Order: sequence, then structure tokens, then C-alpha cells
Amino acid sequence: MYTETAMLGLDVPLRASERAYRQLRGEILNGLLAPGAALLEVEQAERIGVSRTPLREAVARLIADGLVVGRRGRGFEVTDISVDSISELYELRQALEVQASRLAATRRDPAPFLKLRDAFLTAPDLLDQGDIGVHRYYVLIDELEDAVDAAVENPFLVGALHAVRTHLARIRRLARRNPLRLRAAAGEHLLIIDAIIAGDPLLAGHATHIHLHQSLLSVLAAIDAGSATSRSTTTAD
Amino acid sequence: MYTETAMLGLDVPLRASERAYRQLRGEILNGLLAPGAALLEVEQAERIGVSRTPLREAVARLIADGLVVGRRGRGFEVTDISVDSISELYELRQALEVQASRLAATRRDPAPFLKLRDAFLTAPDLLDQGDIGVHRYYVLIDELEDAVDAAVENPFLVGALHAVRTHLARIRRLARRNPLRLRAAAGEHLLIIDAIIAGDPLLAGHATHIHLHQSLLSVLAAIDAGSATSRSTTTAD
DNA sequence: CAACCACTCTTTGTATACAGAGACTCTTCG
DNA sequence: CGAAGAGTCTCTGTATACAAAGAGTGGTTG
Repeated sequence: MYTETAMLGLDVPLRASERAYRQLRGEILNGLLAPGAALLEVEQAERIGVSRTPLREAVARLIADGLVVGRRGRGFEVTDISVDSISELYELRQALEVQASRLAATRRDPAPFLKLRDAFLTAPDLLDQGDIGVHRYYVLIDELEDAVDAAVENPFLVGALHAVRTHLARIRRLARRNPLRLRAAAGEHLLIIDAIIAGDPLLAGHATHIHLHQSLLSVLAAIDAGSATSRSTTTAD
Repeated sequence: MYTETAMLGLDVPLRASERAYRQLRGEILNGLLAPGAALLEVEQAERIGVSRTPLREAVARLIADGLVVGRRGRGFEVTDISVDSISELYELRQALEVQASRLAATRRDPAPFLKLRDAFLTAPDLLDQGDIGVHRYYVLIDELEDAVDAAVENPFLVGALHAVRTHLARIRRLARRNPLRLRAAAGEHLLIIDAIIAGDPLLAGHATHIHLHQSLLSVLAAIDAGSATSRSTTTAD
């Protein structure tokens, strides 16, 4: 997710519409543009430093992504995230990720998953190392997702997964990390990886099912706690 | 699918970009714009009768839909449909429709499905009535899809399903109808409907799985036959 | 004769100017 | 005092003009 463009530093010549899209998308995802925030074309165009034409193209893409909705006569607005929508998103996510795990188990080249297995075995140590360790753990999860995507070899499925992950990124911001949950999630990931290495699609699917079930429970609990108390909560994965 | 806007004749005030989008989308879906066809902005804008600005917006949406891809310095082009991509699409479709069937079985209001059950019982008769009967059968399938969508009550999942159905519409054009397959499909649909009425998510999911398996087999066989002989084949659903 | 370079031409990408639709406000009337 | 209506004003939707990037072509040179 973070590797979108920054991995290689070749953002030298970039279309204005692309710049506007990435900036707005990033700001929505990291919460700088909060749900419900109004997007005025001229205002945003001036802020980003492009004209209205490319900005409109960027907004159109954001609408297609489901991050923005048009309000009838009064501009656009960042979509909001309800608790209901989280459960709904997870219903879609589960369908997609379970299928992806199954296919990955069927088609995988074992090599990258063996590497990932070793890496995930060190996850508990990583999670003892504070924020940098947590960050490196999240990088590991990204790598796992990438490995699954590559093994699945299905542009339609991978595309749908990407769309889901876009919304997930916003949800993760609603709640803080819970070290206990992260440790448990690492174990669940290991189970998925092992199933993929073993070439066992049924097991991979079920392990993914369980993982997402726990993940959703954790997210919902974190949000409940977050809205009850002020701001000391938990997140999934 | 056909009911998008034409059902009620209120296409009086329509934005130019929306007109361009619907026209291009329709022409791609019904094959008038064949895979590989080049889309030049000025050319298409003049043909449709809008300026380049709304046309670009329309093309952007088509790209998001996966119906069009940009070629670096040489305009845009309608995406093509390979046999591989059909199987890939069905892998995604299966994940989504199985999940949708399960959720529909869990949440359904039985009433519309009881009506659909009666209607599908008459499907064999319908399929004896030639093209108009076949057409009415396809309308039935649309109504079933709509009923499932409504029962699922999940915008994310339904949205993903819509995207898949867009591509399916193109695939259906690749092969002719096979009356035998249609009759069998009607039986499979009945099974799905019964499972939803019974509120049995597991059964609904499995019935959907089987239906899509058969559907894919039929489509692939139809395309094989169609490319072997000249043009007398079969299609699914 | 082939390969490379420069030029032109096509086509996209961007900016800006204009028009129209909808919302808000202020006023007026009941 | 409230509600309705007209006017204004803001913001989107569209068109067009301009700029720049890439591809194709022709010529020239080794």
C-alpha cells in the first residue's frame, strides 16, 4: 500500500490529475480530510496547485473508489464510515480473501511463502520492539498480501481486493493498535502461510475465514471502546 | 441490467458526461465497439455530440470499470476478452455470488423469493416459446439478481457484483444460447431460490457454487465450439 | 543500403472562460 | 411572527483554446 509510487523515486514527471488524485486519496486515507468534509473544486484546485480540469478527473476517480460522493448541487463530500459499513466491508473482504487464499494455496510458488514464514516466526520479537517493530510488522503483512496477490494471478480478484484494502486503511485509523491482538493475528497469519505452503486450499480458506472473523471482532470492540471512553483502543490485523 | 435508466422514461435532463458514458458503455457491452477498437477523444466527442471535457470524464469512468485501457501516447482502446480472463472473472464471480447467496438466505424477506419460485417453475414452458420466451427468462434472472441484491443489503458486495456483471455482459455476447443449458440453469436457479427461502445459507452457497461451475463450463465449451466451427454455439445461465 | 536523427503532425493533458442550476438570504405579505 | 417567493450568489457542468509529449516519416549520412 505504501509502495505505490515511493518505492522507486521516479515521481519526476507526473500528470497534474495524477498528483491531485494521489494527494487527495492520501489525505482521505490518513484522515486529514475527515469523513463529511466538503470538497470544493476551486478551493481544492488552488490548494493542490492544479486547475479545475485535472482536479475534476481526480475527484471522479475518488468517486469510483467510493471515497467521495457528489452532493446534488453543493459540491462533493468525503464518504463517512459507519459501524454498519465496517461489517459490510468485512463481508466483502471475507469473500475475496478466502477465495484469494484458496487460489494462492493452489497455485503458489512455495519460495516466497517459506521466506514469509521465517519472517512471521519473528513477529513476537518484533512486537516487543515498540513502534518501529510494529511498523516492520505491518510491512510484513503488506509483503504477505503482495505474495498472495502474485500467487493468485487474477487481475479481477486482486483489483477487488485492492479496492477493499483502500477502505480498510481508513477503518484502521479509527482505532489504536492492541498488542495482544497483533500477537494473536501473527499466529493466524502463520497458519494461513503454512496452509498455502502445504498447498491446502481448504485449510487456507478456513484459516483466512477465522482470521478475518477475529479481526472484525477486534475492530468493532476497539471502536466501541473508543466511542465509550475517550481515546484508548485497539485495532486488528 | 437493461432497467438502468430506460424503465422510467426520465432521461430528459442528463449531463453530457453521463450521456457519453452510457452510450460508450452500451456500445462496448453490446459489441458495437469491439475489443481492441481505438477511442480517439475528438473523434468520439464529435460522434456523440459532446465536447472533449465530458467525454474524457466518461472515458475515465470506463477505465475504472475495466472496459477501456489507455495506450501511452496513442489514445485509448477497448479491453479485449481472453479465455483466461473469463476463468479469472468467474473466480471472482464465484466468491461474490456465493457470499451473496449465503447472506440472502440469512436476511431475506421470503415474499419476493416465493414469487420468483413460482415464476421459475414456469421457466421450461417459457423456454419453449422461442426468442420472446428466452427474453422473458432473462428478465426473470435479472429479477432474481435484484432480489438477491436487495436481500444482501450490502453496498460493497452489491457494487462488486455489479462490476462483475458488467464484464459478464460482454462475455455472453461471445457465444450463442444453448436451450439445453438454459433449462438446466433454470433448475439450478430454483435450487438456489429454495435454499434462500428455507433460510439455509450453506445450501444456498453450495447451490450457487455448482451453478457457476456449470455456467463456466458451458461458456468455455461454447467459446471452444465457436472458435472451432464458425459460429454456432452455446451460452450459460 | 541501413541506421539514425530531426522535424512535423497527431493526440492527449491542462487552463480558462462561460453558462446554467441549485441553494441561501432577504424581503414582503398574510 | 412565520412562511413564501424572488433575487442573488456560489458552485458545478461544458466548451474551447493552448501547450506539450509521443509517434511516425522523411531525409541524410556513414
